[in-house]
Amino acid sequence: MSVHNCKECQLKCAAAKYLNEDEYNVLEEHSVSVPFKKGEIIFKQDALSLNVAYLKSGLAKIHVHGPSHEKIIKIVKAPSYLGIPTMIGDKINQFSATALEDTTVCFIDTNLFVNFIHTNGKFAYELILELSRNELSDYQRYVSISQKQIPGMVAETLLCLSCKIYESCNFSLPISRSEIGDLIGTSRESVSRVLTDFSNEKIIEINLNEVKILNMERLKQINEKG
DNA sequence: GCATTAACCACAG
DNA sequence: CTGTGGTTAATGC
Repeated sequence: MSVHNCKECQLKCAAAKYLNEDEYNVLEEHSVSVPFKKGEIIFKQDALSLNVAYLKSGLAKIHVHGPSHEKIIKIVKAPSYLGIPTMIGDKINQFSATALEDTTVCFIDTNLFVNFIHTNGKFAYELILELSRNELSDYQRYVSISQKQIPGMVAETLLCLSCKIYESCNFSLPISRSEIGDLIGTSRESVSRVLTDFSNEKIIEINLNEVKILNMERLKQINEKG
């Protein structure tokens, strides 16, 4: 456990801004900050859900094991809550979270968290905002994966990593080809092929996991027309 | 039919 | 884990 001062924490979520002095003190007593290394499991599907997890820094994947394969639901960048739905909605985790790079996660006592929702309207409202945004972006992703062809979906993931996660045209893939397949619902082979196709067409440059987007416009075209 | 798309398999780095 | 090639099944023109 690291030094813990919730009020001074620069990484706290929008909702936590609305806590008062007393609430901060209680929060500090009922939460811990834990570092995770790349690849470590933050919490696991089917285990008992004991805490609300808040990703303070780093990157994580939310994933479930389906009937046949592993399915990655989404990649989450800090700062963000990791799975409010599974913490409050059920006693058993409905999915797993795994660190994709070195991360810090704050675990908060679920009962306390629920208390804040009951007693602090602004806190609750901010939380609902975040949940709503998540649901809307999930809807968009459902549409994408059900209607796009593979190049469109690979383009979408590259754009997402570039624009939303790394905010740069140059970045290093945080996940393997096989995991990209699990993310967009296709095979690792197809991902490989599309990636080399993109590279041959000079849309991206790729060696190992280093990606450089050369033709952003083209990539957006492929993303949109599927 | 023929072309396209993508999954599955296998084998080589 | 990745890249490639061959094969197969489904779909569309």
